[in-house]
Amino acid sequence: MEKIINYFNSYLPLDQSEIQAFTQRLIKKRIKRRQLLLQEGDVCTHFTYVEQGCLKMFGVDDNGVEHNLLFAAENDWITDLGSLHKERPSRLYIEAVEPSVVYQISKGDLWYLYTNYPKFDRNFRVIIEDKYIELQDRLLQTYSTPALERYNEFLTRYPHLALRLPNTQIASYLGITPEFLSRAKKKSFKR
Amino acid sequence: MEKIINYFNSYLPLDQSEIQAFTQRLIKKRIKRRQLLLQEGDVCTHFTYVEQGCLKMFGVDDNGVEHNLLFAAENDWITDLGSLHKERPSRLYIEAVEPSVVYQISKGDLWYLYTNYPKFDRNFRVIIEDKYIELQDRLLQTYSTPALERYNEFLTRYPHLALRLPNTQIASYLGITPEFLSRAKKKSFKR
DNA sequence: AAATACCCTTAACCTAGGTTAAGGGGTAAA
DNA sequence: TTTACCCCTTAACCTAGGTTAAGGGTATTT
Repeated sequence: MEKIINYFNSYLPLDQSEIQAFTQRLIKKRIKRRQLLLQEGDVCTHFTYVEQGCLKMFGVDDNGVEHNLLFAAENDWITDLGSLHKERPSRLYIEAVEPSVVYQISKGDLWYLYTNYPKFDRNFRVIIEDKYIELQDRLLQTYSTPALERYNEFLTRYPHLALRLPNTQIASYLGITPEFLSRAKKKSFKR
Repeated sequence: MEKIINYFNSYLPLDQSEIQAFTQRLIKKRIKRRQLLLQEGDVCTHFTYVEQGCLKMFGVDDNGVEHNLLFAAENDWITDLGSLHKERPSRLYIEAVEPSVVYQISKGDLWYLYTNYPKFDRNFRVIIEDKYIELQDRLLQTYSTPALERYNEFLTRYPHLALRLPNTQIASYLGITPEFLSRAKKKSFKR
């Protein structure tokens, strides 16, 4: 529980009453490997903070192929914002890649915090802005950079993820197949 | 000027003092077609609201090819958030696709509003969350849906843009070449 | 009213990355 | 301790989309 409070210290730190209001509303969950926190068709009702472990969010296309949208490891957030906001059935899955410990806050409780403690509006504005920047960068890379280069960038940018994720998961995140990744890596160090 | 105030009515509407503080800090600009508001190497210093017209933001890859990251028409915002936040030189361009009228607010002024009127934190949190949802959706589509289908989706999702943008701009936004778009469209209605 | 710059289309040829199939090694579950 | 499931790799073949080049039509500019 301390970890999540500490986490906010890199934004506007919470005071005693905010900590109180916040932690009161958190639900702790232990999740097994491969356990789902959200699946297609469900409405996403919670914001999830990862204290320990690693989760992924992905969509499945018409051919049944999974496309990883993001990973969340320690000190990161994961949720289907679209489904949460509009209270509509999600088209995404959230699944634990490793056994994990997470804290969840419900939409209602988060809304309560937003209206009663403006600091949460501020902190989550900044958090989401950073995520937006990251995502836009990734989109540009997808359009402008060949796959292997994107893979190498991933390794240097997310070393904590690169070490613990199988290549098949990273490939999906990059929008390529594991077979192609394998081939491209081989070709590259042959030169 | 009324338009931008009205715009906030779909979020938390501004009260008199907020309107006052806000409008005081806006700079109106008339922009010619093809005029640049930001170019690679510059630090992005302003948030830009489009009252009239249409702008685009794009990056240029190592081969000199442009990749459109987004369009902003009436009642929309455009800025390089990454450059604005970290005050680092941008790798992006913002250019008017049509003669436009915009209102700009500087980073400093916006920060002032954020700290003195929490409602701006709230409203911009919601605005950016919606943008994040949109962007994530687009990324998933890029990975999971063939080009022509993405094009058709674009037409139905952004009719106000589809009508005024040349296909070459839309193709760039979708991550394909105009030549391929042309070919794909022809093949589709041949069936 | 020219001149220029875009924009769209077609077509031939090319390549990054996908698909299918198979084998082998590692690791979690029974 | 098996069994089963991943995960990684290789290779042959395939396809969505890129590249280059060229022509004609429309807008802007001058």
